[in-house]
This record gives sequence, structure tokens and C-alpha cells, in this order.
Amino acid sequence: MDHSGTVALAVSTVIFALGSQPDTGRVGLRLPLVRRIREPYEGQWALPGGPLRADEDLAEAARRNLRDTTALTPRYLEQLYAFGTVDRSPDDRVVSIVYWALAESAETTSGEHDNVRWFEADHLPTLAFDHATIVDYALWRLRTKIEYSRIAHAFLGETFTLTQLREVHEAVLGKPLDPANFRRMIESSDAVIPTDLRLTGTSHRPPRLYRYNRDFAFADRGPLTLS
Amino acid sequence: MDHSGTVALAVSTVIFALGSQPDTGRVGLRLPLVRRIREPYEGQWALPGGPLRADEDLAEAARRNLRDTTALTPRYLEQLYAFGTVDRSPDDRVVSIVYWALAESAETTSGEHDNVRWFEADHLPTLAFDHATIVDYALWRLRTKIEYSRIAHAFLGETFTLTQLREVHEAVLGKPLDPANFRRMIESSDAVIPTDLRLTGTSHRPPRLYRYNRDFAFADRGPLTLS
DNA sequence: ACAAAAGTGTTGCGCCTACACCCATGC
DNA sequence: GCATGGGTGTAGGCGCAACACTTTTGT
Repeated sequence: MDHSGTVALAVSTVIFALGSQPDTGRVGLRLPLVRRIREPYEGQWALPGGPLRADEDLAEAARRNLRDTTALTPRYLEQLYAFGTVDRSPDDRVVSIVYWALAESAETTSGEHDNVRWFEADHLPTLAFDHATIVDYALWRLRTKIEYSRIAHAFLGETFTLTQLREVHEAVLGKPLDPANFRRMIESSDAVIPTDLRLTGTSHRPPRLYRYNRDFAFADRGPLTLS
Repeated sequence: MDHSGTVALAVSTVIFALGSQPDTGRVGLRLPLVRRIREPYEGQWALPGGPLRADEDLAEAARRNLRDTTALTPRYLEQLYAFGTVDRSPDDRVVSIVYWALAESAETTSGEHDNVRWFEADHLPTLAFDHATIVDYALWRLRTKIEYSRIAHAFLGETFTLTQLREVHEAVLGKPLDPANFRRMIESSDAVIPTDLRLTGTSHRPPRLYRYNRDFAFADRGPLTLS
């Protein structure tokens, strides 16, 4: 290992989107990985990331990862953790500052080039470095945070029904939720604003469309007004 | 600003301990700062920290900060956040990975050398860089975390009474708590184990001494088993 | 009319708060 | 005995989970 005095700094991103599993057809979490084209771990799958450029902020770098690998813009982006144990990269010393992002579900089937591929979050291949640990942690953060914070809208479009929002929660948490109580929980939280529009074309009573309350975000987390 | 391509990596630590304010005599949060002896911000107060050595883990570096500035060992240590905006240091590009620590209250009056001094957390001088923001965020994390997690024991010795533990919570949160309900809350959480010992020498019924339940820590946070 | 999901009402349980009250020790 | 905090008991309220019920559309 190279302990000659330099520590490399990288930024990686765990990107979540929703997609239906080809086998069961159920909606679940998916995330994109890139195939490594260099040693170490050549040929294995890893999180998108790269060195931090001197003229870009950390969150900017994460956004760039996301754009380069998926051509998507994150609807939610938050720093996850800085991973920096001495032995996490076999040949050199790398500290990775990892972000996690939520993106609107898009083409999550095999991408343009074969070096980027979307996987189901609970059927991942063997990952390079400590990236399996990182994904586990990101999944844990997503699941715990969705329970007390209102971030699920980030998986959806500009407007959405409360049933769609509930289905996001159900897919992330992996369990069914009571529609009536879910409705009251969301409505009383102020996270969402009703529009005059309704979703038509269904074979039943047309549900109201809602929009995310942008002001709500500022009441969210402490004294940091980031990203 | 130097954007020639190198990004420096530093580790800093916000160290909290309890101490009685000289004026009011009430117990409050205190933290140590070091006086900068170089430009930029020469003469101003800053968080203890320094560059990351290539052969030490991030948490190790934080522990070293703590030992070097206060000669204390942390009773609790956790990563806070990685701060890395491009302009946070005027002359070069520095990314700081910041830890926060709790230490048993010790000599928090002016230290041996004049370059390290303990300050009351809500009467800090002007700080160098973005360190005021960092301390604000660390305070917010401490205050929100003490409500749902059981970390207050880290300010105390090996054994303590529930009243001492309650006084820690009161000092951190800045508000009085009901002794009866606090007792039940702690006891039902399993965070603490009663000993056979009692604290004597008081002018009233001798209170039972408790010990922290080391097993409890593992049930705490997600899939990361750190520090 | 019927199906199916949207949306509303209601009840009961559990937890948390507030506060009354007894207990054990030093002086 | 009295003062002082240690420690226990208990009633009211709030929030949430469960589930019955009504509404509104398409076919």
C-alpha cells in the first residue's frame, strides 16, 4: 500500500430510482453501477464516482457522477458519509465522500453502453472495494429517513396522487400501508399541496393530484442550508 | 485561490464537555478552540484539526486531535459531516471531514499553554473559516441526538446517578425535565444498568448508582459498526 | 347496477405528561 | 422532627393503527 504521504480524495454517489422487477413485476428500488475497466477490481461492478476536481463543490461532483452515468438530474441529494479506512483500497489510500440521490424513475433497463447497468437493490452482484457496505448504509438511511422525512416525492414527477406516493413508501419499506392513515399522515404534515387537477382515465373515481410543497424543505434539517 | 488541481484533506473535531459557567454558575456546554498561529485567520480561534496522515483512519485522526489539544480520550465519537465548498479557505482548496466528540468533564479552565482555551458553547468568539457554521451544526446534532439516543452518559464517569444523567440532558437541551418521567424513560430503554452501589454523603436519601450498558450501543445505528 | 379505488369517520390502545404522593437519609 | 431529593403511582390527553363506511367515477 502506498503510504508515501498522499491521500486521494474521491466522490461517489448511490443513486436510487424505482423500477419494476422483470420477474415478479413488483416495483422495487434499483440503482446504477459501473463496470471497472482498470485494476484493482477490474471487471467488477462499483458505484459511480471519481476524483474531486479542485474547482467544484462536493455536491456538484456528486451531481456530475449522476449526470454522466444516468443522464438524470437528482430530485434529492444528500451527503451520506465519508469512508476512509486505511485498507479500503488495496494499492493506494483513498477517502471517498459518498452522496446518495433519488431520481425520477426513467429508463432503468440496461443503458446505452454496457459499462453502466441498473440492478435491483436487493439483488446486487459482488461489488468492488467496500461498496457493498456503502450501499447497505445508504439503503438503511433511505429507509429510516423516509419514515420521518417527506422525501418520497423525489421518485415521482411534478404532480402525483397520494396513492402513487403511498406506493413509493411501500416499495421502499417493503410493506403495505393503510391508505386512510397514510393520507392523513401526509396531509397533516404540510409536505404536499393539493392542486385542482385530477388524474383521469382510471376505471374508478378520479384521484386528486398533489404537488410537493417547496417551502417544506427548509423546515427539514438543521442549520445547514445545502444543495 | 489555488485551483491547480490539488485538494487538501483535513480532519477537525468539535469536542464537547460540560463545565460550570464562571458568571452564572450553571452547568453548560464547553468546547476547546486553538488559536491560529499562521495565515489565513492568524490570531483567530479555530477548531482543533490538521491534515490526515496517510497511515491513519479518519476516526483515529479525530482522536489524535482530541488528545493533542485536551489530553482527553473521547467517551463518544462520531463523524459529523464533510465540508468542502470551494471557497471555504481563502488561499487553497481544503476539504475538512469533521468529527464530534463527547468527553468527561475535566479541567476546562484555560489550559496549560495559551493556544488552547475552553469556551462556553453559546458565547464563542469569532471563528476562522466556516467553523462557526460547523459548530452550529454540531450543536444541533448533539441536541437532536440526545433526545432519541442514549449518549449523555459520555459526559459522566463510570458510574452515575439518574439525577446526574438528567442534569446532563437539562444542560444540553437548556430546559428542565421531569425527574419521574426521565427515570422511567431511561430505565425502560435498557441503556443503563443499576449497580448495588449508592452515592453517600448527601443530605438526603442516597441515590442508586448506574452504569452504562455497553451492549446497548450495538443496537444503536445501522449497518456501520464504527469506532 | 357493479367494481374499484378515493376519501371520511370512529373506536380503542398505548405512550407520554403532569403532578400527587410516599421513602430514606443527614442534621 | 424537618428538609431534601429519591423514587412510585396514577389520571388525562394525544396520536396512531385498525377497520367500517360513504363517495365518485368507468364500464
